[in-house]
Parts: sequence; C-alpha cells; structure tokens
Amino acid sequence: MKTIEELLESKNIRVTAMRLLIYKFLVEKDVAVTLSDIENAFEKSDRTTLYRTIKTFEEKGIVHQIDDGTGITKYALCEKGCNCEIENDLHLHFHCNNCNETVCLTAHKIPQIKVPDGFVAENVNLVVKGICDKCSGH
Amino acid sequence: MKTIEELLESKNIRVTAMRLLIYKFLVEKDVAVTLSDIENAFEKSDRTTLYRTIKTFEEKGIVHQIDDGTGITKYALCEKGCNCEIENDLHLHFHCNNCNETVCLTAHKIPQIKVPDGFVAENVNLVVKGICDKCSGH
DNA sequence: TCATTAATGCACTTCCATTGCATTTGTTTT
DNA sequence: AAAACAAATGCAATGGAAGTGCATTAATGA
Ligand SMILES: [Mn+2]
Ligand SMILES: [Mn+2]
Ligand SMILES: [Zn+2]
Ligand SMILES: [Zn+2]
Repeated sequence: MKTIEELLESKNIRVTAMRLLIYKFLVEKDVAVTLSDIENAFEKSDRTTLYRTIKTFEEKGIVHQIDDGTGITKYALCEKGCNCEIENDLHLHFHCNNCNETVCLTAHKIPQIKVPDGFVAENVNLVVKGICDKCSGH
Repeated sequence: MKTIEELLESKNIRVTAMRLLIYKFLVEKDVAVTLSDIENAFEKSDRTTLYRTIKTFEEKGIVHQIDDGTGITKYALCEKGCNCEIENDLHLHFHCNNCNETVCLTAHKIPQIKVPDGFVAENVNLVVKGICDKCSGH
C-alpha cells in the first residue's frame, strides 16, 4: 500500500503540504467536489492554488473532471485502473436532484453507442439524474 | 403545413417580429446554437431579448436546451413528436471536436441505462464527442 | 380610446473559470 | 553552504456567460 507521498511522486507531482491536504480531502469525500467545496474545507488557502492543484492532479491522471450539468465543474479521484490519461474512462455519473451530489458509478460502464454513418465517436459523457440511494431511503 | 405564426399562436406565444426572426434562424441552422450565435446573427437586437425569447421557446416546448460539455448552453428546435414539455426527450447529442458544432441525433434514442439498487433514474444526458460527418469527409 | 398586459432594451449583478505577475518555497548545481 | 534555477503559492484582475430590476414601448381587448 503506497503512501500518498509515494503516489504523488510516482506521478511526478511534487509533494507539498497543500497537495497532501487536498488529496486527503478528495479521498474522504466519496462524492465529486467543486472547487468551492475544497475552498470551504480549507479556510486558509487561496482559490488559485486549489484550482491549479486540481488541474495538476487532472493532468497527471489523479482526478477527472465531471460535467454533471449543474454548470459547475466537479472533480473526483480516479479509481485504480482508470485510464483517463490515455483514453476516456467510460463510467457513468449520477447526479442527485435532491441532495445535489454527484457520484461516479465506476462499476457501470457506458454501453456501446451507435452513431450515424460518417460520424466518428471518440468519447462519451453520460450523466443520469434522479434520486440517489441515500435520498431514496433505498 | 402550419405557418410560423400559427405555430407560435398554437403554443400561446405572442407573435412578434423578433420571435419570428429567431425562429427562422433556428430553422435555417441545422445545428444547435448558442445565445451568442443568435446575437451575432442580428446585430440590431439586445441580448436580453434573445435570452428571454429562447427561454420562452423552451418553456413552451419549441426548443430544448443542450449541455454539450463546452460550458456554453446551446439550443435546438424540437422535432415534431418531441415531448420535452412532458418528459425528457431521450435522443443523444453529438459534439464535433473539429468544427465545434453540436447536433441532435434525434433518430438515436438513448439506450436503457442501469443504475445500482437504491438509485432512481429520472433523466439522462448523453453527449458523444468526436468527428461529425461533414468533418470526417464521410 | 383607454386600460391592461406582455415584450423589449439598458444597466447592472453574480458566479465561476482563468491568467499575469510578484513572492515564496523547494531543488539542483557549483 | 551558497548561488542559481525552477516550481508552487497568493493576490489582483480579467473575461465570459447567465440572470435580474426597472423603465419604456408595443400589442391586445374591453
Ligand atoms: Mn467519475
Ligand atoms: Mn436535441
Ligand atoms: Zn441524493
Ligand atoms: Zn464537425
């Protein structure tokens, strides 16, 4: 089991206090987070640093960006085995209309989508909206 | 074959010069348009009017909104038989990474998506990105 | 025509993403 | 260890798009 430090180093990301904190924050949350979520979690730090940190994480394949249709970009840790860096990871995202949280449904791969002749599909974004398990009282 | 005037009236939308122009503009374009696209097409008119016109069209089920992941909201005319008003119309959208245009693939309905137990799906947004027929040289 | 209601135009606000630049901190090289 | 270099951080500012308040203008209908 790698430490966070080792993980960051293995991805050629310099280890800094802020980066460790942000990474831990992402691990603790099991839902996708906005920049503001992170900002609110660390009164102290500057939005720009958080922004650039998350962008670094994204470039290095540690987090992926999620557009869930709320108009605010969200981010979530990539699962192990996720290959965002190379190609798009084709799991679906679920946005709860009740609690407003978005989660990765990594176990649910997106089915093959047919497109008309002449069109070339390169990647797919699939967001399902509805009521999440927590809110539906399962 | 209904005139545009009749169509608008049948949806309880007052006929105005601007609304007719915007409607015609949407018909001529076979792709989804942004507010800025409309704005640029009519030097004369005010952004707010266009904004509110398109919102009116949306409420009345004449156009539907598309979130193609570019961060800019796009709009396209509903096909006949589209029932956006009542429930979500489940066709997919294609965004071309080359020409940056987005089209409705109304003939391609979104397949049934499975979600885990406890989750209740209410609607689905599916955007395929790639190269469109015009750009691929079919 | 007059009264009522809706549409339009202008100014302004808010929110989020993004960048420039100076400063600080960390890493190499000598 | 000191100097040189490179990267990370913080602050200020910008830009783009969505949305709102309000006064004005246009359309409807009694
Ligand atoms: Mn995800
Ligand atoms: Mn469509
Ligand atoms: Zn929920
Ligand atoms: Zn194209």
